[in-house]
Amino acid sequence: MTLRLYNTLTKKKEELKPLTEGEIKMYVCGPTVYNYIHIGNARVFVFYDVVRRYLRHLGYKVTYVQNFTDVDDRLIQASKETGVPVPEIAERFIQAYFEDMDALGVERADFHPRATEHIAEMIEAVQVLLDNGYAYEKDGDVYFRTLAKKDYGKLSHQSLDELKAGARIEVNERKEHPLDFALWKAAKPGEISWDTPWGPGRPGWHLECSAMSRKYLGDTLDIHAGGMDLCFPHHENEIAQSEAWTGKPFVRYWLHNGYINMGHEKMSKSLGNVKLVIDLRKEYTPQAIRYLLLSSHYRNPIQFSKEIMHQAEGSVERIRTAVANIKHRKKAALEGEPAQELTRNLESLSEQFHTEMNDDLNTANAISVLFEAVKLANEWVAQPVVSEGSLDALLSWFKTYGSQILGLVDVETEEILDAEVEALIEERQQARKERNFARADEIRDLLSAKGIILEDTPQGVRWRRK
RNA sequence: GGCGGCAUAGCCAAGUGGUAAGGCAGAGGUCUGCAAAACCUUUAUCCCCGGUUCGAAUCCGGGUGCCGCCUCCA
Repeated sequence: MTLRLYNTLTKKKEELKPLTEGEIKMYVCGPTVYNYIHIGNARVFVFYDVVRRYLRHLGYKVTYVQNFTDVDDRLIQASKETGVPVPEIAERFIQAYFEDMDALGVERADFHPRATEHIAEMIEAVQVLLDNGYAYEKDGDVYFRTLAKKDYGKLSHQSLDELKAGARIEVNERKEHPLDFALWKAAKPGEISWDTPWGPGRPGWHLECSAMSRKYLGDTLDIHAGGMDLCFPHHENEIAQSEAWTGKPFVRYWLHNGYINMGHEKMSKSLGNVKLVIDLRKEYTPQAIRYLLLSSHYRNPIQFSKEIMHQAEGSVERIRTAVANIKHRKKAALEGEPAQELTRNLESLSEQFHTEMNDDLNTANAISVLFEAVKLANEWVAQPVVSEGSLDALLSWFKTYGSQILGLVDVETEEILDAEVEALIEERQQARKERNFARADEIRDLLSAKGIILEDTPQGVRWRRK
């Protein structure tokens, strides 16, 4: 069973065959750090984080690179408006990015290169492209000559003529062709800039990904991913520059994920419906946010709404409760090996999980396998006799698939109660024994108000946090 | 104008030829001192029309509706 991925380049699901056996070189377009990231950005980072975790689970050595665009028009604009220098704005939102991602359980990339720290590499690329005829300089700007790249348009599957016909491109007299794009932009007075043989300026947006991916991953990457909107022109332009620069294929598998919509509207600044992660974190659990982002196939759009988030909370609650109940059940379990029947069932679920993920990363179906495991766990927990080994096998399954790959449940953290609460629970147990149900219910309500739910089971009282 | 996607139960969402996964919500039941959690049962012929086929949510044609890209954009 091998992993098949839908490749935008070929419009087909293809078996993943890495350039180097057992290794995956993966690059994901990161944020432009002029603001906090929104839920749409988060979909990219959470989903490809899961992809990376899954590849690692399959045994690949994954090198994962995600850039920060820390100089561009929007940063310069923000700097002009606020008077804060570009590097300070960038630094602030890079830190904010990490805080958001830590909260959502997104792991750090192996490299988080910043555009401004790779100016030399970009200048080198521009120089090569100027020398080999794929670029031209005009008034301090340097443009890529798209007509020179015969297969331009191969990613978005449109010819230069088709693109040109529908183009709503700003008139720019300096360009030879409307679809030529800036590799380097001459600095306007007062703007942040770097010196080059063709005058002071700053890199064009597309160039950084070509330069940085090459530095950390080499000429040819296995996987390059990002949002669907990046397909054209950003990724198309990256291909053009990189291949014109190195003469080698740039990327083997291109992955593009869908949007998040607000109701039936696209989320956009102009509509004023952008949901920032930093705000959503105050309202929803990280697991529910991840659940939303993984609950439909990555190439499909996701609707965001309060109701859907409420449903997501309910769904992760079911998983969390199941894991908590397994742990509680261990206290009254007998020593022993896992039951064979359970082992077989869990192996079957693992296999199903792999089948779903191997079919173009179908996290929606992988989650449904997780729920089958929940049901299985609940059945075993309810049995009068169960071995510690069986419960550990269940916990181990949830740790691998629910936690390490999907990141939807925390299996490791052991929660503890303070002495006061422990005493109340003990008092309630005594009251129940004496059939003083009024006092028992009073204590249960009291703890409920504190966010602690008590449940009486044949194996004694169990508790969990709301 | 060009390119592309989507339409499945109250809601979310899988499913690309063999008689509709999973989750949330709802109803009934079991268990419980009562609850909770859990388990069991229950809720859809897949936008419309036509075609191909023994057989289609799944393929083809037409229609309707929604959306994206072609410009900064996850």
